[in-house]
Amino acid sequence: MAPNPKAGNTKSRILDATAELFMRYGYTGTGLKQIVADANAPFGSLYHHFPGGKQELGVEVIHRSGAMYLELVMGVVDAAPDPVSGVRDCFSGAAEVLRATDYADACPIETIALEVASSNEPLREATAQVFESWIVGASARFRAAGVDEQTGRALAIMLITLLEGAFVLCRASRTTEALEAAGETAATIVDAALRGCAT
Amino acid sequence: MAPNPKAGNTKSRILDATAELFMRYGYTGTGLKQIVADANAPFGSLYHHFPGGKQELGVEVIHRSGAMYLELVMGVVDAAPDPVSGVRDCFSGAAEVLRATDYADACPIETIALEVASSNEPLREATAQVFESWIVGASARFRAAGVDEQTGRALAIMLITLLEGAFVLCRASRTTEALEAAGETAATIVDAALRGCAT
DNA sequence: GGCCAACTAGATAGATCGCTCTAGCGGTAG
DNA sequence: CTACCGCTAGAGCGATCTATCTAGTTGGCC
Repeated sequence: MAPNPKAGNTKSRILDATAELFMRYGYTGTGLKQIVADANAPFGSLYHHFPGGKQELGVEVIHRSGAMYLELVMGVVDAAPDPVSGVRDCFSGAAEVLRATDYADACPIETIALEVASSNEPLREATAQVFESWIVGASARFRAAGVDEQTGRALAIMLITLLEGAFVLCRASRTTEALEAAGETAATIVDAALRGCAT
Repeated sequence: MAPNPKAGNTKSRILDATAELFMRYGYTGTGLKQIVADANAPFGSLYHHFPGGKQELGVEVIHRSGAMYLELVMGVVDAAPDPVSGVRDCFSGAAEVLRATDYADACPIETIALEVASSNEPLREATAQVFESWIVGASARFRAAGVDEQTGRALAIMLITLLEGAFVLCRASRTTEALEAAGETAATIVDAALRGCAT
């Protein structure tokens, strides 16, 4: 199946390096030269694995990072004793990561989403698909907890909105004040929704 | 005082064009050539008015756009009969603008803030100052309405967080779903804070 | 061994980037 | 009128960007 045992190694190194660079410097702010340098990959390999160039690489990174981030967050939620503290853990965990990485590692696709929203339709579509998958994933959990469909979806959107919005303020100010406030609000509205359906 | 009656005209045209381009395509995504083209200004004028180049222009645009946006939002709030409906008007107004501009005109500095947070310290500082001025401006209003200092600041941060977060989702998805949900949540938490202090 | 496909490796093209430079225009002052 | 100054005007610089192109290497299969 794998003609070359090293096959896929270079490709995934490129994807990893690209994901990190995009998260920190954005799509237009990241050069292909820098990507192959960080990935320890030759320039030619990039266009071998991604014939569509930077845009194809971008689409793949968006989907991959989006899926990984969803998995990460769901893991945190599942590890918590209840949904409310699970949500709280997500926000405090995000704050911790932010502090530990000098306020660089926040949402892997937020910066790209804003950059390409009005300039690159394929990439915009990819970011929209990722956000929608997060909304669907989160609202499925709420539905399982007894929240009705509409409320669950609105709740999921609010959590993502709070997280993304807080990331902007935190990265700009180099504090975690907004994430802490957002975590409180998130816990409050989730608690209210769960109590509302438990009646 | 003004040796040339046209003085300042070109400069403000450059600033206006830059503000719009930065809002839509970001800092790195906007070229100086495109700026002077959109501003109908000669290239030389750009470096005459902004000797510091793109970075100096960026700092000035961030502060200018930040102040204008604060004024705009405060105007909407002041026109409303009460704080809660004022907040609601802000979110629905933002949604309307977004739809009218093909999901291009959202927050004038959000995209820049994320782009430069880890790559350009002077610009990052400028975005942080703007956000802080918004927080201070909004919390002053809440303080005037009887909310205590700490609650007012947290409330202001949450409103900005909700607005910025919703902008990300709305521009990516080309819908105003997130802004509508965020507007509801914003109205709810403002109402709760006002009721809390009115007791 | 010989062969093919997958992959690595990097030089290089063509366009665009931010930025610098000099020349010229128009109004004011002496 | 001449001298000066704020500003306009755009050609052009070196650097960097994305993308292409050719050559070399590797490993499995007949």
